Amino acid sequence: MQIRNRQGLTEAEFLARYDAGAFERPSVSVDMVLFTVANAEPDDHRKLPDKMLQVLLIKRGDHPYLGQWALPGGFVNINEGLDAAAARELQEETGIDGVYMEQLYTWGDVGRDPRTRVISCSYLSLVDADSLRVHAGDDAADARWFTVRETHLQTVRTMTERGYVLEERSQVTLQAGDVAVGGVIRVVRTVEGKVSRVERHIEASAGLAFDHLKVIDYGLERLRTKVEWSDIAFTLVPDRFTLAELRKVYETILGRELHAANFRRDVEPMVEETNEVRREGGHRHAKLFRFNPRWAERKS
Amino acid sequence: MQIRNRQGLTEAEFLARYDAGAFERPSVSVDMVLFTVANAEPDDHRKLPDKMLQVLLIKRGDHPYLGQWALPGGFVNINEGLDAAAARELQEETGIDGVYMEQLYTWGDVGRDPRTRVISCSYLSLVDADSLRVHAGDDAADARWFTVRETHLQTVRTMTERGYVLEERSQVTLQAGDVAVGGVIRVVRTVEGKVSRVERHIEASAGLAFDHLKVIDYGLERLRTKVEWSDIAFTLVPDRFTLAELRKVYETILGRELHAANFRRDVEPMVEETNEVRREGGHRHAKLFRFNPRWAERKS
DNA sequence: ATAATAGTGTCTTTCAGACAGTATAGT
DNA sequence: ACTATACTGTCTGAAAGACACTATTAT
Repeated sequence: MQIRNRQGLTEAEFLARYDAGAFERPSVSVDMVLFTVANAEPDDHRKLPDKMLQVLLIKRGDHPYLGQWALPGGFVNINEGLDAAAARELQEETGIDGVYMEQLYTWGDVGRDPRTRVISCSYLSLVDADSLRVHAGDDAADARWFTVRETHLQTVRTMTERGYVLEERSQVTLQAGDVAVGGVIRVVRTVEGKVSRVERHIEASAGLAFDHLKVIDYGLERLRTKVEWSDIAFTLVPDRFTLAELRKVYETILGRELHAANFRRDVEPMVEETNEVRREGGHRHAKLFRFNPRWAERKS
Repeated sequence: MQIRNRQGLTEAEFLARYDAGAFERPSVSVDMVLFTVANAEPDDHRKLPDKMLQVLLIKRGDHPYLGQWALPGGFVNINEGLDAAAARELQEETGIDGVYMEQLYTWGDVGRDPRTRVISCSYLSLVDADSLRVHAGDDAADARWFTVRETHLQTVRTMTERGYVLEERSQVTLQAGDVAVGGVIRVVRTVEGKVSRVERHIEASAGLAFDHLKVIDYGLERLRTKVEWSDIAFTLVPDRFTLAELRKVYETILGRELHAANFRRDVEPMVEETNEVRREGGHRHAKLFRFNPRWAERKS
């Protein structure tokens, strides 16, 4: 192209002289929020095991936040796409390979990393932990699944002239064996006239590196809204599953009980009956189902 | 903190020696997708004006893509948050100030910018163009609202062993007076077993810089899904509006007609009646409504 | 028998879509 | 009178929530 700019340069000349180092550039990293749903130890052998939501964290093997827990992640290489970087870092730090992740949010606050300006693109995934082997690698000293518990602490609604402000405070606790980390998150939803915005703040955080408590909390919120209209919950059950098992997964993510009869009716178009049954426990055997990939024609 | 890492350094020593330049870093930019809904010229003075969806583009004043049209945007400064960068760049390039934008997606393909590796965080907003004055500034040679038309070209559904692939091809045309830019977008939705993913490809693009056709197309999709459950459409009408006017806005964004009676019933909880009316046209006067900011208690 | 889960049928309420109609303005 | 829009009432069918009931297993 022979168009010249104000300095009289063609595009080729402009690009040849372009100095990417003229301005100070941030570093870009990826962070992966992997959730799974695991069985709790049953207190009664006749009962079905309860399920718990878990998130994968690694123990940092170097500064900053040495010894604290963080989401797996790392810097994006200069010749590598974001999705590729996420897949590579997950493999390097946790040994997990081949899971599908979707972009969650990009965190760019100044000062969120003590080393230098780091902008982090976070990814979200729901996986069946039983089908994965996790082992710490790279500069991770350890890698573990942490049980996620979120407790609502307080709701403050303030009316303003042109709307209202809703402040919600929650305690987020992450636990793996004897290790417990977490803190308090404050979510501020502002409705002013016609625009509404959401902000998230860390009020307290112990044992968790960077702003990762915020990232995990946002991932939780996205997970809950997404599980209602999409089929992501199926990535949490093995190939063959009972409807009660699938329902427990939904209940764990949503944090409330679902009516078995209605649940059955609602997921019916998404599953196929097999002629296998699971024989276990002191009760009627459960039919095994599988996901029906021909289930289609949805909005998105 | 006095914990030492493998090299025997404390956190303070580590940070003092940290060399952010040891690895080549990408540049980070923000791009803003601003949509509005504008009146078309009425062909019949008794009829209500039709509405059109529009997107704001600037004409590039320098290489690369000199003279082509692009989303307003620019590089993030090293001491500036992402949201702040988006607000600043929008002000500098278009003169628009004080609009609320939400993060859309972060685009990080290698080679999406001929200058250097650029990762771009895109922002989405719906604004009432009548309440804004747009004027090109900075290195923008011009700034204009382009009417958006999307035409569906082709749908290909291929069954695979464990699911299916849905390929949709659409023509996206952006027009402002005598200027027309646009191209063809291919959206690939892959369902394989339990995971589904979406990819977007530019098959052809003329007159538009970078991968901005893809960004606009994704913004369109997000806009359409969001308008169904949120109140963003209200940012497109003035303070006082008639229900027909509001309905036209919804119809324009969704690209389909809505039943007036049902629409009235559905938006009723979100609006308040005023005792003013709009006197115009050869028909019964319309009551003016305003947004009811006390409308609350929704899912998210 | 009992406890526990698996699975079915159906009632009711809510909500979305469709349609039919009346009301009120300008020309 | 005619046309165009404003506005209201109601029917229908689908979907969501709640409940009652039967079936089957191990102990």
